[in-house]
Amino acid sequence: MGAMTDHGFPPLPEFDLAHFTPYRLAVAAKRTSEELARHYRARFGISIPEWRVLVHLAHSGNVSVRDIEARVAMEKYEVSRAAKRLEDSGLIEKRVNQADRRLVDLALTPKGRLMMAELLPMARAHQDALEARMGEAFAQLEAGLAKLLEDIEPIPPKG
Amino acid sequence: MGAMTDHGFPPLPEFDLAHFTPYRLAVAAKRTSEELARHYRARFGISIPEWRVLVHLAHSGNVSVRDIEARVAMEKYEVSRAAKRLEDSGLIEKRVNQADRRLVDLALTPKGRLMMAELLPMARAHQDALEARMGEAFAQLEAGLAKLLEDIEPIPPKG
DNA sequence: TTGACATCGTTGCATCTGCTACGTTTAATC
DNA sequence: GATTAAACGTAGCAGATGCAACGATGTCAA
Repeated sequence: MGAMTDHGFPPLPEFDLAHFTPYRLAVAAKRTSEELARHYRARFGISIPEWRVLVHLAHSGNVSVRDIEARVAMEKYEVSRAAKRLEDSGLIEKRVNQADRRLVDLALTPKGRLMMAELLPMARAHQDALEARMGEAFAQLEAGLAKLLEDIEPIPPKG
Repeated sequence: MGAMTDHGFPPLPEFDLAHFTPYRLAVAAKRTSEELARHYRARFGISIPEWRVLVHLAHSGNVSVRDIEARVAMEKYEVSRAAKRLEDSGLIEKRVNQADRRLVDLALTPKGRLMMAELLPMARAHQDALEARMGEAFAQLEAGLAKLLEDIEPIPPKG
């Protein structure tokens, strides 16, 4: 027989998904996000896009959608929608920039600030725990990710 | 003044999203997936869930939805829906397992095998290129991911 | 045997996502 | 100054996703 297998077709090339980097990264990202979500999504009722916008606003005062888009790896429509939801929940405030009226300034409301005052320390603790748990491997992961992200061009924003 | 900033609120804790591992992993996963998608999604018209199912079927003959779920980091409804689409495109075949009629056996059709015979070498080449491009950093990334995935419990399947 | 329980896979629903086209505002060109 | 082009943010639409509930089948124990 030789080249044929039982079902009568030539064999396909070997390929192990478990060593395919895009797959591994996707799984790792999903796992960490899920773990995290159990901590803060249930508690604060915010999604990941919302969380990213909030974090950015937490240490930059008034910021436009476009600013966030670039710095937080989100498309502008994601930012726009996250901002809408956050505004609806009273966590941020949107205001047209008077110097350039195409821009919308986003800023935390007092309620939003309160929430972030609680959330940020939790996130930091989470990160610290992760680093501690991983030990040496954390530095390796970091180095690997840094190189990877440096190599791969982000897709340029579209509209 | 001291503890207060311009806007009259106490400052929030420092927090840098760019060094937050869940965020970095999400960005890395998104970038690599996008890069990959440009190669094969446009060319073969399959999504990531579909790709995962196909890869698994490529080296395991008849397999149930549940088998795939466990080994490919997908929820069973994702597998179910991906399988539906693949069946509609004629790439796989679904058949009720006669020994246990709750199970559905999935298998590549000849058309599906042909496609995978083309796709798998492309994926391997892609992986090889990535490893070459990353050099030493690849081993680091791998080590880091291995430790991370070993530490974090996958969420148990629900239904 | 039969009745309770577990497993498998699918589906309805609400929401989220990605894409594109759009209205508005500003900048550039003549 | 008027016309064109660009930048910004939003919204409509189709499709994907997550969740929970369901029907069908199989297992186990009384």
